[in-house]
Amino acid sequence: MSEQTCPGSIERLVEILEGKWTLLLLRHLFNGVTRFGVLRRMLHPISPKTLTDRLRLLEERGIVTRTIYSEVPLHVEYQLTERGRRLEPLFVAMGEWVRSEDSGPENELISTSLSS
Amino acid sequence: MSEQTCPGSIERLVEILEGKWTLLLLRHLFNGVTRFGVLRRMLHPISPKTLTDRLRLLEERGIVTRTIYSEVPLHVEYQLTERGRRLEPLFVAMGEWVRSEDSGPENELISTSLSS
DNA sequence: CGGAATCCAAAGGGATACTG
DNA sequence: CAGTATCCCTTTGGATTCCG
Repeated sequence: MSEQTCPGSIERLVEILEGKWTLLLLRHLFNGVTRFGVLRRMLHPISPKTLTDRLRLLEERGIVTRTIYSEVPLHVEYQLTERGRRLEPLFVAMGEWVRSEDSGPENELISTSLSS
Repeated sequence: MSEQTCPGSIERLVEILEGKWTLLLLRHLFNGVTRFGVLRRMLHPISPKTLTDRLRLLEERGIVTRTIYSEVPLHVEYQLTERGRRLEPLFVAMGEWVRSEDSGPENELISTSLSS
């Protein structure tokens, strides 16, 4: 793909994070949400196909695992793998960026406000 | 897009980071690359249209500024704004993730009950 | 409940040629 | 050099319906 002048390969990371809903989806996974239906409701206008696509992709990339509980009301859980959990600092940084936006570039006042 | 479910709004961040080349492009900007032609060469197979589109989008979002030097060999520089520079921790985190991939994929006694 | 299967619209990118 | 202008195609994502 792109060049190789850089160490490791941010390209692999890009492959993981790409996609319209991926960042939002991961954020919910980090918040402990594990079930398909719940994720779907939280990402609201997302279509089931898209959500499935994203989850499968993350599964292939080793970011989440899928566990099926064949109980009567069928139920499935998605959990972050070790590799996925190592992405957390990234989301922390994102949260901090958002907070820094809220406080405003030239604003000195404390504006605590909203949590993520 | 998604919407109101969360405060602060990581959505705005998503709007900035989305797009096939955005992360790679920003990385080069953080590395001090400022000129169109150089960026183009570094992102190699990218088309001029795509690169322009991305840069314009980042400009609209207040992440980069565009400065035209109407000297004879026309030349333009793109620089990160204050808002853009505040994204740096994110890229640092990305770099660390990549490094963690390189160093320790072996200490994963993973499990991953994948079945796809 | 958690998808799979279709079908489809549209946005996003790419290739190329040309210009201020 | 740093784009613009086109044209076109591939990929994504969405709506819907049905299945285990």
